[in-house]
Amino acid sequence: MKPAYLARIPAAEAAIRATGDRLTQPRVAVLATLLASDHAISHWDVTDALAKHHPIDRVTVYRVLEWLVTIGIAHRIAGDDRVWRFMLNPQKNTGSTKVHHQHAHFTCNGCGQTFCLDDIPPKLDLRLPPGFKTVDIDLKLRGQCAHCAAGA
Amino acid sequence: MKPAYLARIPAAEAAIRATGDRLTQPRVAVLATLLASDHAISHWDVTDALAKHHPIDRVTVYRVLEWLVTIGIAHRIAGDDRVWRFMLNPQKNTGSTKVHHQHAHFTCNGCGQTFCLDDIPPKLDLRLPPGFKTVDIDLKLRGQCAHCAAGA
DNA sequence: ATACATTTGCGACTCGATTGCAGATGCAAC
DNA sequence: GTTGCATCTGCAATCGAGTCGCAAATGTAT
Repeated sequence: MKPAYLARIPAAEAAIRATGDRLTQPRVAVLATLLASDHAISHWDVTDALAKHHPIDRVTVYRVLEWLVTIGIAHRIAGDDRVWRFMLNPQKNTGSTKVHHQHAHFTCNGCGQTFCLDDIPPKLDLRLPPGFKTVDIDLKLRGQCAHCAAGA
Repeated sequence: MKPAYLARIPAAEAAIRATGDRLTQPRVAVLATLLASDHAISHWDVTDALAKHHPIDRVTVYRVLEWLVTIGIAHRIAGDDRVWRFMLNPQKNTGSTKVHHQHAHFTCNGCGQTFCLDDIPPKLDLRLPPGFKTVDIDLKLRGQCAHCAAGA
């Protein structure tokens, strides 16, 4: 069976071309891998996935991932194992310069996969100490995903 | 001026004795340091704070911190800089074997300190995908603490 | 086709965290 | 108290994710 990311290569190329930045093989391959994943993946996951057909140096994967984050296509999540995981941003950058970054992640204790939950409640009625100002909210859940909850 | 943790040594000793585990100098010193802090601190913060009067090996600090976590006295937070930070748990382990771990942290973009917010809303009306089961909630906020918001 | 800036790949490196082991320390039994 | 033994501490070595510098390769504009 062919790797899932191969089907995403055209979409990845289009997305990169749209940024106006250089269209390179590593960028296409990494972005295609992200496009093919429904959960957050580590740089190592990317390197592994591409090893067969598009071998890319570790460092390049880091750099491409970082580039994707800085241009706003992806975001990264700090895992409990001190490893960054990456995932595409939801497609709704409607021009607002400063997006109020706010989303939730779910990590499964069974399979270890991290999923991105887009619709989180806007009303987080938090009692902050007086004077504190929130800029950024990151909600992390742990538990069992549908598959693992059913299997175990 | 004397370090703040010195005043906490008796309390630390009492707490450790209550666990039934061994009462050692490093454990007392590290726990006293945590008792004296109102925000989450790194292992390095602990080592630094104790360097003058109770020099302790880095590794021992790691191990004591880990021990405090496993016996349920403290918890640790994964920072964005891949550094663990530690903080005491709120005092309400009323015998329940499995505490539903659920709390919020606030990291200040100005001074970098991480604070622990104990009262988080019990009703996090999250729309999880069907079949997902949540065990653990970790809410991370970033922004400005009262001091930095006023100062800048 | 050519020129030039950007990107890639490789190696070396940083630094927080972990592991192995010998020696020190706390606790309990005499 | 002193002794015995399990546990803990300190040191050195090691691990591993992520970063840096630089020469060679690649993409894009002319």
